[in-house]
This record gives sequence, C-alpha cells and structure tokens, in this order.
Amino acid sequence: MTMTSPAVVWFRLDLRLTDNGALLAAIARGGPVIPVFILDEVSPGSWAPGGASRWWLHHSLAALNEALAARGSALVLRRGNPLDVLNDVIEQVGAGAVYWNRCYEPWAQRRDTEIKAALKDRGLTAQSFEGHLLREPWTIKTGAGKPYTVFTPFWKALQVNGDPPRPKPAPDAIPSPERMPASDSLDAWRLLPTIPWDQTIRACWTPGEEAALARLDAFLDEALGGYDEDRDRPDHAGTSRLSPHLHFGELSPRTVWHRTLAHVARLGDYLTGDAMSFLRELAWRDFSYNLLHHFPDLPERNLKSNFDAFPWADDDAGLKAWQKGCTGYPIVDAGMRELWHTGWMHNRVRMITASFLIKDLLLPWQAGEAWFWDTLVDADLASNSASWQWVAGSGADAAPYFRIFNPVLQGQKFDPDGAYVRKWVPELTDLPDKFLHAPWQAPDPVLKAAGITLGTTYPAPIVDHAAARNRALAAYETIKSTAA
DNA sequence: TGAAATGTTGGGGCG
DNA sequence: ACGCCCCAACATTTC
Repeated sequence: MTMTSPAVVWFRLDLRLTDNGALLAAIARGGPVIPVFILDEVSPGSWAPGGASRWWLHHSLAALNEALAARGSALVLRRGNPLDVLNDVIEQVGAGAVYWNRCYEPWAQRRDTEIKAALKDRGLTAQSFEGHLLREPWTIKTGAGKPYTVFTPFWKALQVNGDPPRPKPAPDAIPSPERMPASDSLDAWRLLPTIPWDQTIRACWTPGEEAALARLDAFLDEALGGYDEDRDRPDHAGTSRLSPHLHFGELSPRTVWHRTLAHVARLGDYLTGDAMSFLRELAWRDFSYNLLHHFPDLPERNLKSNFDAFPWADDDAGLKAWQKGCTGYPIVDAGMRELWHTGWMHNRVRMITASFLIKDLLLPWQAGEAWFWDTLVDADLASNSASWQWVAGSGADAAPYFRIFNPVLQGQKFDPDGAYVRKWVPELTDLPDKFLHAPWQAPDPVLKAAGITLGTTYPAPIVDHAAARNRALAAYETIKSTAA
C-alpha cells in the first residue's frame, strides 16, 4: 500500500479544533498531521502583538497544545520567517500539503499569497480556508459592486443570503507521524511579562478554546436576555467578553452565530431582539475586516483625507495622563485603569475614553490606537483601527466630528450608581453619587468628608470639558470646507 | 452608538 | 377673572 504523505496545518489566528477547515482537510487527506504555529516577527508591515496580546497568545498556545495532545497530536512551535520554517518542517517530515485558515490583515494576506505561490511552485498542495469571519470580505458588495462603507446596509447584505455556514465539529482523533518535528519551548519565547504585571489579568481571563465555548454558553444563559440595553452598562456584566477569544480564533464567529440562534430556538422568541442586537455587534467585527480588506491603509491613514490637515495638539503630558487614568474625569480614568489592569475595557467606556483623547485632548487617534494595541488582550488590527477612525470621524460610517461625549453625562447615564467608577477609582469611593462623576463640583466639606483632596488624592480635571469642546469644534472647522 | 443651544408649549403663581 | 410672566418639560436645530 502507498502511504499518504504528511500534511502540515499552519495555525495562526485560529487556535481551535472546532470549525477548523484547514485541520479537517488535513485529516481528510488520510496521512499524518503536523500542527505548526510560527511566531512571525519578520514579515514586512506586520503589527507585532503588544504585551497583553503576547500574554494571551502564550496561554492560548498552551491550551491548544493540550487539546491536540488529548487527540494524540501535539503543537510544533517555531519562530522565524514563515516560509523558511514551513520549508524546514516539510523537508523534515516529507510533507505533501500545507493547509491554513485565512487571515485578513493586509500584511498577512501579502505574506500568505507569496507563500502559497512558493509552495505550489514546488509541487506541494497549499490550500487556505475560511472561518475567521462570518463571510469572506470580498463576497459582500453593494449593487454597484463597491465595498460597503456604511454599516446598516452592510448588515442587511450580510443577512440577505441566510445564515453564515454552520460550524464544523472538532475531530475526534488527529493522526500523528511516528516522530513530530522538533518544537521550540513555549516558555523560551518569553511571551509572558518578566515583571508580574499580569496578576490581575490572569484572574480575569482563561485563554483557550474550552474556556471560550464556556464563556459563550455562560453569556447566552446569563446575559443575552436584556443584552440590548445592558450592553451599554459597564457596571453590569452585560457584554459577552468574547472579543479576545474571537481575535485568536479560539472560537469562530460562525459558532457564536449558530449557538446564539439555537439558544433562542430553545428558550423562545422573546430573546430574538436581544439576539439580533448581539449578532449585529458580531457583524461589526466583519464590517471592520471588510473596511481593512478594501482600505488597507486603515490602520495608519485617515479614510477621509481631509483629516490629514487636522490641527492635532502636541500634548505628551495629556497623553500620559490619559494612559494612566489620571485625567480627573472619573469615567475616563475608570476605563483606562480597567484596561491597564485587566487587558480589556467595556465597549461603552472605550467610546468615552476614545472621545476624550481625540476631542478633549485633541490628540491624534493613532496615539490611542497604539496604546490600545499594546494593552488590550483583544487587540485586533481591523476592529481597533476601524473603531478609532469611527470615533475620530475620519473613518467609514463615522460618528460626526461634532458628536462629542460629555464624560460627566455619559458617566451619569451609564454608571448611575457609580459602581464602575468606585471599582476602578477607589479613591472616590466615599464621594456621594451626586458628585461622583464630577468631583470638582462637590463642595469642600463633601470632599473633605470623602477624604479627597483634588490635585493630591485624585487629579483635578486636566482640561475643562466645555472649553475643550469648543476647541475641538474650532479645530474641526478648519478642515470642514475640504470635506472629502 | 450626543450634547448644547434654541424654540415651543402649557401649567400655575400672581398682580 | 384674566392676562402676564416664569419656567419646567419637551421638541427642534445646531454644532
């Protein structure tokens, strides 16, 4: 009999066994399967993962290796130029095929296109699969054949052909070669921080596919009912917190979609409204990837070119205060501290803090994008850049520039009892609700009774919001006449 | 997936 | 009683 040559499965942002087309194709081929993850720090244009993402990646790889081991396989870890690494592995095991699931960052697509061509040139099978998105970005076009730049029609178009494909089940067993190629030690990659800043992050998150599926089910059971309103409340556990799992592909969006629908079918139509709100948020992720696919400059350049002339401020002290959560605006500081301590921030608060950086401090959105990239465990090139441009008003379907959040009103509206602020800005704990979102308005005796000295125990506001708002509107006025 | 300024309305106090 | 004014409350527009 003839032996089928081994197949390499190149894992990237798909650290899962469920709904993994590349893995199933490799198994279906009939020969041994070599799962490989390559730490790619060399491909041109790549956005190197930040500290929080590296932490997550470490644990997610460990979890994937365990899941593979439970099915008789193992994950081969390598670092370097992906094509060189693949060639080396192919040679060692005599592989005849390489399979992977697609990534959609422009730099990754350039890399993958070159690699696929190089492998095919050598007579190897090289095949890529979908699964990181609900639909492939190039399949959703307007009637005129152009990419959507407004979310609502995109959302309609995404649904018009019915549900996205059903997720494929995880394989029961994965055939291995007699000897796996040598693997790096995960610890030696030093993805974990050398100073233990990750203690709180560790307490908040469990990376890996098993935890991701458990998180999805817990969300559906506990928070889908009422999601439409509760998702805006940072003081409630009203959001899914699936973003890092989705980013690393521990969970496919198609799994999220179909499990959500199944949950509604099981429990009743009263959940349909909330479920559609949730799936709509999931579709924002696809929308961001569509924008990134069609506008590959999205992470660096204003989508609306008139913003190239925007008179941004040069305010390093302001940027530092924002990063550290010391702006003197409680809801902003709470968000920035939640980010620093947990690697994550509630979506409503992301909008508030982003608006503050861009409009109150007049700092370029790229400065916020870079900070979020480094500190978020869910840092995702598409979502991060699309969302920052959305807040700035320079992007697609963007918030009008003059839509400026008032951090006091936002705090009062979405954290009415101050539970969120008190959790992350404990020095304000004893301030009465009435003044919690605007401590500078509290009379001296009230501040004193709460043990607060503005400027000492908690910062005085670093800008006056009303004045900052006028400054931002004036700045916007200077580029308005040239609106793209 | 705002906020502030401006406009309108209607109830009630009061001369 | 009546009109005038004040000002919430709500609506519209403007940024």
